[in-house]
Amino acid sequence: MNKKSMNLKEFSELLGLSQTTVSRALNGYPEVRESTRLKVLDAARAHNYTPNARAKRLATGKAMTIGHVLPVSKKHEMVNPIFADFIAGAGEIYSDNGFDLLLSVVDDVSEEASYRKLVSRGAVDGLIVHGPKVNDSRIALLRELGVPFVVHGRSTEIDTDYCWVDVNNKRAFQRVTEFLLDLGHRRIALLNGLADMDFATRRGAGYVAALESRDVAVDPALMFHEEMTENFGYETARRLLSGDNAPTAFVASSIIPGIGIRRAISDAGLTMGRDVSVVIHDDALSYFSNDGDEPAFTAVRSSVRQAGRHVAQALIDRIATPDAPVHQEMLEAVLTVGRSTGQAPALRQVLDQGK
Amino acid sequence: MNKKSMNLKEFSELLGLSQTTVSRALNGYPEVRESTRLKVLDAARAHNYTPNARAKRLATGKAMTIGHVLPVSKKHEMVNPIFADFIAGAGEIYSDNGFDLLLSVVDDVSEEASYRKLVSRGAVDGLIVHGPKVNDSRIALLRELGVPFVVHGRSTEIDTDYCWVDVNNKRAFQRVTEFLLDLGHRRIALLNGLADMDFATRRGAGYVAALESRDVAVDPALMFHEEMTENFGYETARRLLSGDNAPTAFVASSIIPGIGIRRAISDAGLTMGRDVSVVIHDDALSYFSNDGDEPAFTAVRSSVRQAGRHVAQALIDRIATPDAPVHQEMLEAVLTVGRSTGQAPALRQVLDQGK
DNA sequence: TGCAATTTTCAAAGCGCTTTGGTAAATTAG
DNA sequence: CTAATTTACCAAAGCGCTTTGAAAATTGCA
Repeated sequence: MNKKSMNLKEFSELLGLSQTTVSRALNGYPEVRESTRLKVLDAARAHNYTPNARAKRLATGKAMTIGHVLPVSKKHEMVNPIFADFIAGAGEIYSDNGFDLLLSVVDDVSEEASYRKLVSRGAVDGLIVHGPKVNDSRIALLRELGVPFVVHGRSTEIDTDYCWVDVNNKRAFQRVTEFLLDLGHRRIALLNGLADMDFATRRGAGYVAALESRDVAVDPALMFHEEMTENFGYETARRLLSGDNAPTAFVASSIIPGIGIRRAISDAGLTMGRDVSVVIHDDALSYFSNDGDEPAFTAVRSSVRQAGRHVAQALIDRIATPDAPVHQEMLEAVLTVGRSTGQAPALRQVLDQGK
Repeated sequence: MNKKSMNLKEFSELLGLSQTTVSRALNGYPEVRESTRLKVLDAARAHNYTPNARAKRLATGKAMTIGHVLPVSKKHEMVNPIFADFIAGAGEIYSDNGFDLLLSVVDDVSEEASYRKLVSRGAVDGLIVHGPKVNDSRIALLRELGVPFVVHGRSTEIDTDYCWVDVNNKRAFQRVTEFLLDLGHRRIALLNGLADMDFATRRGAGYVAALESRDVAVDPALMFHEEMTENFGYETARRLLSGDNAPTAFVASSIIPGIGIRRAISDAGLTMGRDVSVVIHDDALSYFSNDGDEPAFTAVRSSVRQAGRHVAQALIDRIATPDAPVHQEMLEAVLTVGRSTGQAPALRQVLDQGK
């Protein structure tokens, strides 16, 4: 059954050529006649010969592997919901370039140790940093280890001299907040990601900047930082909507809490888009499409899968030419108006009276 | 910066020992004095020596790597939503056992080629089969290739002589359907996964078995097979609820279409759990927790992360002892009653009149 | 035709580990 | 106190590739 596969020695003897020539033929080196190369390639196909990856990696000194570390909080048992789509995008690029993707699932407290080990074992040629925190220590670590890496996102204060691909989070959240202000909303709740996440900081800054530019007071009681679950959206919105001085609009950092907010709104007997407005950041998760002529949610959208592709390509380029200038790329999110937003009730009242 | 790491030769010279002894000390072989072993281990820590994984793999002939193939449909750009949680579970086990996880993202049409290549390159010691279809050809392929593998799920007709870990899908769906029947529902819609998926077949069979055991006619117009998105749930429920002879209950194959159904119900001005009942299969996705004293949805729950752990362990065991009897494990889903179900309106009316 | 330049092929030396088949030292037995 | 084990270590031979340096075959040009 398990027909032990042929090795280069056997295969080249079969062809009556040396191992050198066969190896060169397979790897596209010029020192081999075109007719010989074709003969080799045909024979490889016919006899189902594939060079052994383990031997190849040792001989070349390259792992042809990119590492992704997926930290899983033992307490929350939470895994980043955008992870699957991001990795689907990155994986496409790896496949196209002959790289493997090594995924290391680790308890979040031993994340740094995991990076260290991957590098010192020589298991990877490069690493992706997911979900950077404010002043993330992994950046210094990886620089010290001297391994190529690209950050998906940025880390405040130190956004120079390392590669990153990020969405313009501040601008995106400033825009959606202004959009709500233009509709007459004044009490706008922000359901943000965990406070130590870099993206959450930038989004918060965009939200605050928008309010301040219109002289609307920033109310800390309307700003929330939590893991972006559906329940977070639901519980927070339920509480706010049933209290005094309820917000008329919500800004959510992901469609997932957005769905929870929607549930709370309808539980309260209200209508989203009329009584309460909601905007979200839409990562274009594949199973929650928020598109079409009139999407369910007004959103700033930026495909996380596309980000995955860009990050992967940037890393592959960096591995090829480690001395090239660092790749820093800012993606802009697109603001799309859906059915979840409308004029603030107070404004509508005023306008109606004016008739 | 990139202090090229030490190799065994240098490290053993530094210790004044042979490479053999150092290697044996590190790998826990008995032919080395305990005091020597400690010396070696200490020195390894002090000088930050880690054996090179590439060399180790070549020397041992083992990849110490498990392959997961993630097919991504180029048309739908869809990635299985349970994938992230499953892999988080499996990855825990791999980490604990010194295995790496190789994730191969491929266009769904070239999935088989991807398995072949991983095996013939010797990149993996074993493979996980995700999302088996009815009569899935990958099982025969992997058996032919002679590589250890475990299927997450099963494939109809051929559920003997290969390793699998599955949820008792038929029983779960039979139970929830009976549960709805007990509440007086007679028109029950089924929002199932794609028709060629094995799990969908089994769930459909459970649903049908329940109806037949109560002599309720099976209406094909109430059975749907699609990719399990939120929109699938929304559009299907919207259409059904606005038509004649609308169902009074829905069974959904995942919480995601369940959320869409909930949205359609509230859009229609109805109340879930009173006017329309909904039950779901709950994979316990980390960002959609459906737990607590009274979960939002009545559900049959089976943690996909737990399944990932079991599948991974089964594969590791199989790699260690390939001739052991095949591991076949059936997980049972737990039925938990939440707020999304209640008596069928018709039954309630009858009972109310009887008062 | 002859000799240098070029193209094509080859033998052998790594890559950094593990593992086999020893040997010297330490221990036990007689 | 010597012989027979056992223990603790070592030198060297792989693992299956790539790549270097050299040789053989082919080509170019006078």
